[in-house]
Amino acid sequence: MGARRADVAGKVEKMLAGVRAAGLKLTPQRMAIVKELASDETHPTAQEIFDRLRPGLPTMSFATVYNTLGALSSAGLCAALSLSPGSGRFDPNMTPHHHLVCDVCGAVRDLPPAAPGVAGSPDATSTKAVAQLAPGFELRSVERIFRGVCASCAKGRAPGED
Amino acid sequence: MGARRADVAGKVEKMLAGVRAAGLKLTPQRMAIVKELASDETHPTAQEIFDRLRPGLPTMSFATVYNTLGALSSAGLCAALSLSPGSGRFDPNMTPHHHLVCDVCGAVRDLPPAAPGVAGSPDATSTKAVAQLAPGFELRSVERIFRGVCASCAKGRAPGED
DNA sequence: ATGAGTGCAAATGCTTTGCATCCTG
DNA sequence: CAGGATGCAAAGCATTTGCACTCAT
Repeated sequence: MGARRADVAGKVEKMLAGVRAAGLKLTPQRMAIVKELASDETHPTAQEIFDRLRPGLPTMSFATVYNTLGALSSAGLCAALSLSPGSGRFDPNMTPHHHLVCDVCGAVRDLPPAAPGVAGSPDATSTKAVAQLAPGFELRSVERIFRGVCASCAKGRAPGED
Repeated sequence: MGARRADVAGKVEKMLAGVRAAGLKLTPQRMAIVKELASDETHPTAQEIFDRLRPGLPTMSFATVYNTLGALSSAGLCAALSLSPGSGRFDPNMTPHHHLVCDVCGAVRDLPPAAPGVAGSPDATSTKAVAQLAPGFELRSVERIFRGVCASCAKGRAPGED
């Protein structure tokens, strides 16, 4: 656990360095949020981070947490995940397939499994990896999300734009 | 496009059959929702379905759409996706990795790529598949979500439970 | 006939926003 | 010192809920 502690410190400093590199100001609130996020592997929600930090920074507002998390992910220092159940979109296709998501317009389309092992059900490699790395986990399905820019959006924008 | 029309009709009937098989009542609203959903490959939101159906069923309420979509996904007739950007959780780990999500408690943990080609960046097979099936799509990243039941949740429940 | 399903509207929860003030760089 | 960041509170959405009524089975 000593080595782990060093790891965590490194992650925190790396993210703090990233914050400075991105030209973002280093306020006490941001330092606290970065410390909390960088040392947390449970993928916390904004609410969770706020709840944990509030005791130490009683004046910090919710908006600041969102603002900072947004700034961090815009700067490429953390990722915003969408893993919650029932978040908005419904798919009538119950056969194994993947999803192609356009980062620009948000369009979602199905991508049929084009090669053996590219299906929605767990393949041997995945199953083995999960068994090794998360013993006891009952793997039920594997979902792949291909993110990028769809043809229409790519046409309408200069290459390299964000 | 004629063959396509037949496909769609088949999908609708299959889903309607599923509704009956699940013991759900077949109301006009549900028929409309099923028709709309089963013939739509754009992964619509509840809002979108409501908007499209409202002209034809002016009395239908929003709650019914949610209720029906929820019933359909509970019955295994459609899937509820979480693909929207910035939906709640944040991940400090920017190296390629996957996510293990427990369907029961919602816990999320990282899964490091354990084998070559199991990384977060597009592999050859995926790239090829996308290029073929969605010409013009600029693939940027591939995300894998492993869903199942975590060790703690598996212990606390009888196997096969839902 | 009976109870699941519906419609309406209000409640809930999460996230964003506006603006005056504060503090980092 | 200037402009970005904060705090507060209210607005904005999407989704859920309660209850009386209706309709599919």
